[in-house]
Amino acid sequence: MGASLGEGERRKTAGSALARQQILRPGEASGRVIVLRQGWALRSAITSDGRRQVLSILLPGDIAGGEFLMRDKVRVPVQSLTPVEYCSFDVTYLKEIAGENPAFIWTFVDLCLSSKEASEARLIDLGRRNAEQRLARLILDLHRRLREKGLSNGATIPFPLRQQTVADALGLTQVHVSRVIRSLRQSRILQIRSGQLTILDMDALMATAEFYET
Amino acid sequence: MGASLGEGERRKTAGSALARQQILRPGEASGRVIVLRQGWALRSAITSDGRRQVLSILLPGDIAGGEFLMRDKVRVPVQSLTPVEYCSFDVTYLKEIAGENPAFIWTFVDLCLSSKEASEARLIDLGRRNAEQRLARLILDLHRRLREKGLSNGATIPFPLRQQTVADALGLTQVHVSRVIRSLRQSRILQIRSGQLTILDMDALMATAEFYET
DNA sequence: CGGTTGGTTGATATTATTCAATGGTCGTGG
DNA sequence: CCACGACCATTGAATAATATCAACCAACCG
Repeated sequence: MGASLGEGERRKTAGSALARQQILRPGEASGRVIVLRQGWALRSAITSDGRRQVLSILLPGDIAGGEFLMRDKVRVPVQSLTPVEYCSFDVTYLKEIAGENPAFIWTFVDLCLSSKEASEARLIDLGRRNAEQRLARLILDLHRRLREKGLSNGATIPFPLRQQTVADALGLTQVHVSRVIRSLRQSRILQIRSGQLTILDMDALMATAEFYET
Repeated sequence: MGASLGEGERRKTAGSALARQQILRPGEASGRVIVLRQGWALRSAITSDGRRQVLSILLPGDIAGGEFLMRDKVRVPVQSLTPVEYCSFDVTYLKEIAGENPAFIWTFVDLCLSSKEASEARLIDLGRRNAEQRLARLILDLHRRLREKGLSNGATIPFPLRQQTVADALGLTQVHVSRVIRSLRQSRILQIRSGQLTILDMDALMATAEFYET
């Protein structure tokens, strides 16, 4: 390890936060890339009239603050949704590694492409799908990601999202999200109870997500 | 330069296409990154029920097919909107350059971050802004980009987009786009004539884009 | 000409929002 | 244990935003 690294330059540090804390503040120039280890977090933007749009939901293993690789400040705030644990890496350290091992940089290109694909998928949802389809696709997306990370085995996933958060992710109001959830609940497609979401009828959910004939 | 490169491996080639041609087909594995030189193009997705969502509008200098850097196939089709000229680079050649000059890779990270920021900005529009705001922001975005590229000096920009295309970009219907344009025209904010769009009242357009109190 | 493409308009329907009231749950302090 | 406040969800009624359907118009092009 380096003999003398300043306080803000430690190569790798661990951190944690309670629920609803700002992990990255807009304008912040910490130059540290964060990897979430435990818990859920949100990247979200606020419009000038005070409405919120959730840009991405971060699960354990996901990265925040990757902008620091090419930007000196972060634009989009990141906040914890549940209590979180994370570690953070100094961006100059990461670039050092990349300098020694150029293939490492391609990892960033890959990560960046993946998150771009994800936000474009969400763009299609908001532009061209109705509320029921958007919700179904959000749930299927979370289900898939949690399974890939080994954080869910069957049809039940942790679901710490409030209806307002879902609304902010899907471009809807909380009231309407409540109604859409009710509709899916009454159709015996899913169930939400005590922070857990259970998919009762996966086929129907996928049908809803894919294409819902009015 | 290399003595024997196969037909599909030429390091750099030039190309052109008429309007409304597919430049990149989904599933295509050409492994060639395209730089648009002249004309406008679209990256757009089609939903299973046949609706279209424009993901980005490409202007001269913009890049298509950057996915080939990390993916073997392209997912999103790219089509010309006007007649276009472009050149394309073999991705293995680009990686070769990057191997010799690692700093070059960071350019890709930067490009990728920029396009991600752009699609997230659009996401906020579709999720949290009304039709009038979305249109105003689209126009201001095009105006800014064209100015930066030296393709427009004053308040007039080329505007080869059909109303249906605008609708597909903004998540609206063509009919509604027609009405919103009428509203902006009647307010003497802008004017569209023979493929040119003129911003008559920039302040009002910016006010509309930023925040429109109902 | 006649066909095609793109834009406009009106009438109506659907979807989602807004506003407002109500009830549940949970933690905290008396 | 209860009362209270904070937060979240549910519901109804009224309204606003946008879509749908269908007709028509204008420009352009062969």
